[in-house]
Amino acid sequence: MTDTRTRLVEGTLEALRTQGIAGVSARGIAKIAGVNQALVFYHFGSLHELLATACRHSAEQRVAHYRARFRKVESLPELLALGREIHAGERAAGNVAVLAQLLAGSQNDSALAAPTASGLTLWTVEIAQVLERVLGDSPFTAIMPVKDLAHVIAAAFVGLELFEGVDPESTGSAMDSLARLGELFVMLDGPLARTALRRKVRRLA
Amino acid sequence: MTDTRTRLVEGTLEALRTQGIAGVSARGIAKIAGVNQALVFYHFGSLHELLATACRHSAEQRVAHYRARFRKVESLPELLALGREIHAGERAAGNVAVLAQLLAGSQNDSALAAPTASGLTLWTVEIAQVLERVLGDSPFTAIMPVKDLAHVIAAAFVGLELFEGVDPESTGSAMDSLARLGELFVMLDGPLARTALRRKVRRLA
DNA sequence: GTCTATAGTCGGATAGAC
DNA sequence: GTCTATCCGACTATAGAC
Repeated sequence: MTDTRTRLVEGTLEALRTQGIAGVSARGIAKIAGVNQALVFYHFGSLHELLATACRHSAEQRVAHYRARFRKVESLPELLALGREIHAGERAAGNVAVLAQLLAGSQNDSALAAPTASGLTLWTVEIAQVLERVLGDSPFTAIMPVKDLAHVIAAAFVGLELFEGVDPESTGSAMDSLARLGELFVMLDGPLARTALRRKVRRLA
Repeated sequence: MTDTRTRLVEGTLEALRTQGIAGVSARGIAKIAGVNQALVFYHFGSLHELLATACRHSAEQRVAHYRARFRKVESLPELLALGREIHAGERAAGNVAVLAQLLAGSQNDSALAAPTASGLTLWTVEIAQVLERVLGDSPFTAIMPVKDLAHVIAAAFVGLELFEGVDPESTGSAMDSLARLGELFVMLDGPLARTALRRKVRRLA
C-alpha cells in the first residue's frame, strides 16, 4: 500500500470515529488524511469502496494486534482480564465505535454489509477459539455452543458501546457488573457444579 | 398532533428503517409521508428536531404498547416468553432497527443523544421493574443489580439486531442459544442452588 | 397550513493539465 | 500519481403566493 492509500484508509477510520457513518464524505476524509479529494476516486474508485477497504483493514489490524495474546489464554479468569483490557484499549482508540458505525451503515447498504460481516467474523472466530479452549469440556456448551456465546459477547460489547455514547454512567455500571458476573461464573464452575449442571442440561434436552 | 405532524413522525421512523441514519433527509421523509417537503420545516423547524421528536414518540409508543404485559409477568419463564415475543414483533416491525440507527447517529450528535437516551431509559426501566419482581430476592442480584442486568439485556438485543443485518444465520443461532440459556437459569434457580450461590457471592464480596 | 420556487451549500465523481 | 476545475445532483432552509 502506498502512503496515500494508507493515509486515506486511516483517515476514513478517523472520520467514522469523529463524524459517524452519517457524516462521512470523500471530501471530509481527504481533509483528515491531508490529501487531495480527487485521490479518493483515483485510488478506490468510489467512497463506498474506500469504506469497505477501511473496514477490512481495521478488523484485520485490530485482531492481528491481539492474536498472540488470545492464544496464550488458558482460563476464564485470564480471558476476562484480557477482555477488559481489550475493551478499555479499543474503546479508548475508538475502534469499537468504528465497528458500531459500520454495522449501522451496513443495515441499509449491502455493499458495506459483506466486509463488515467479515470483520466481525474475525473477532468472533478468535473469541470462539479461546472459549473452546477455556470451557470446551464444560456442560455449559451443550446449552450454548461457543460459537453462539462468542456472538452474544461481541454483540453485547457493541451494544454497550452504543449505549455508552448516550448514557455513560449507567453503561459503566453495567460493565462493572458484567465483570463481577464473570468472576462468579469462574467460582461456580467447579467439578461438583459441573456434574449438577450436566444433569440439568440432560433434562433440558 | 395534527394529521400532517403525525404523518411526518411516522414517515421519519419508516425512513430510518429503510434508509438508515446515514440516508435520512427531509425530502425523503416528506416523500414517504406523502406531504410537501417544506412542511418539515414549518412544523418542526429543522430535520434535527423532527428526528428528536420521532425518537421520543417511538419509544413512548412502543413501551406503552407492552406496559400492561410487562406488569403481568411474575416469573422468569414468563419474562423469557414475553421477551421472545417482543423481540419477534419489534424486529418484524423494525423498531429495534430504528433504535439502533438513532444510537449510531447519537454518537456524534449531542442534540439527538438526549432523546435517544430517554427512549432507551423507558425500556430499561420497564425491564428492570420486571427483573426486580422476578428475581429480586435472588442472591444473583448482589453481583449484578437488576438495573445493570436490564442494561446488558437491552444492549445485547441492540447488538444482535445490528449483527442480524450483516449475518442473519449466525445471529439467529446465537439468539436460540440465549433462549435455552434462560431456561437453564430457571432450572438452576432453586432453593438449594440459591443457598450455594449466596455463599459464593459472600466470598466474592 | 400548504404549496411552488429558489437561494445557497455540499457531496460524488470526472476531465484533463502537469 | 497528483493537482485544479468543474459538472451535476441532492440537500437544508426560506420566501412568498394562495
